[in-house]
Amino acid sequence: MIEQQPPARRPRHRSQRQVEESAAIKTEIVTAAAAVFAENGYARTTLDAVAKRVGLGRTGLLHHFPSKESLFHAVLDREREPAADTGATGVEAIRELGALLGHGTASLTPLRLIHVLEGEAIAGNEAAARYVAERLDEVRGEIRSKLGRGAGPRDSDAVVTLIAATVNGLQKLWLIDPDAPTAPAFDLLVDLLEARLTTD
Amino acid sequence: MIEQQPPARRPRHRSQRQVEESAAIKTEIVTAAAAVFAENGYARTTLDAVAKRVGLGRTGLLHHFPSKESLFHAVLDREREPAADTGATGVEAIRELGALLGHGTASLTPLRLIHVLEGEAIAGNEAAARYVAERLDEVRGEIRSKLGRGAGPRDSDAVVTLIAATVNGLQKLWLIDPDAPTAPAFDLLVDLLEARLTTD
DNA sequence: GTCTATATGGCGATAGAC
DNA sequence: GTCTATCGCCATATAGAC
Repeated sequence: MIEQQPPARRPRHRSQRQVEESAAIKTEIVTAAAAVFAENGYARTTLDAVAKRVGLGRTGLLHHFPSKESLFHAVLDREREPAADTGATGVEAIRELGALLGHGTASLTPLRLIHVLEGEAIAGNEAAARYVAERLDEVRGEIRSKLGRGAGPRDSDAVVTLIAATVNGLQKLWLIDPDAPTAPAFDLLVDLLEARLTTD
Repeated sequence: MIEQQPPARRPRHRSQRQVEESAAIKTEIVTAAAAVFAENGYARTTLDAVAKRVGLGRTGLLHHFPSKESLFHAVLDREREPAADTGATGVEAIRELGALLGHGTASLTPLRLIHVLEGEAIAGNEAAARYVAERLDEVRGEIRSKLGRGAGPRDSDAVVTLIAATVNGLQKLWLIDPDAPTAPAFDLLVDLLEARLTTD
């Protein structure tokens, strides 16, 4: 790297078009990989299965991601969508978390992936453990900030932990038994919290 | 070791002692397998790892359990300990569920195994899915019966679901982050439920 | 201890875009 | 012609089963 860095313009080797196509197919691969990991877990996922889903051979896939682990990391890196902030405050903001329970079928794959990853984390998958720990901190911070804008309870740590764990538990329950009344259960929790926070 | 085989008189069927020893080692194997499955999940668990833990070779292990799956099923079949019934009623009985949160280090392996199995179930492991579904029914029934002996709320399905999901979520949270205030969170839930059930 | 199945990962070759 | 994307083939490793 002695030559002056990317000076003025240096297309030279790869055209803009190539770069875009490469990025596009990488995105496609990561999307497919996320689905396959969600359906089978890490260990049981084969590169062939992922490649087939995007219409590639195994080697074609390995050109973009040199190893299974690198692909896994790419999936993890992309799986961080900051939840939309509706601006609601206090308990009402918490009530909106009910939307995360999974009843929107569109969100099935990412939800499944998260819970599979949490299982992998408990089973000793280091990369999954790191991702899960980071995500847990984000979720708790989010809940805390939502709560903080409304009535501020004293035992906020317990409240945050209770909400985070309950949402997660209800999500998992729904994945295992879609007929379970998870929405009423969450509504009940919010009602209970509301009664507590407003009488304080 | 050329000595005549067991010709002289061969117990013919299998002595009582042999049967007992076989049962004992099988128990030992299942215990070891449960630990290894809990630490690594199903796919990443090797028969060698299980065999080594009980001081056997892979062949020796396969003599008692002809396949990895048969061993897995044996682990699942044994993993059903009817929780002790203390005779408490209503909310107090629920409060006792806090003991299931995992802070007793002795219960780390079974707790971890359960959550790993739930992850496997979501990831499409059929045997794990069956076990998890059955266990979920047991847990819900248990909570329902505990609650039923005390004050009987109208929305009992939601209450049962809420309790089951929260305990499970807190357990998982504790496995991922042992520093999380899971006990206070559970106490908070019980307090909230108590207030609701007593004012009804 | 051996056999077999399967999965990862690398090497070489080919087709196509600029 | 050079670089990229893809494929076919193989070498290695590892696990399950007998």
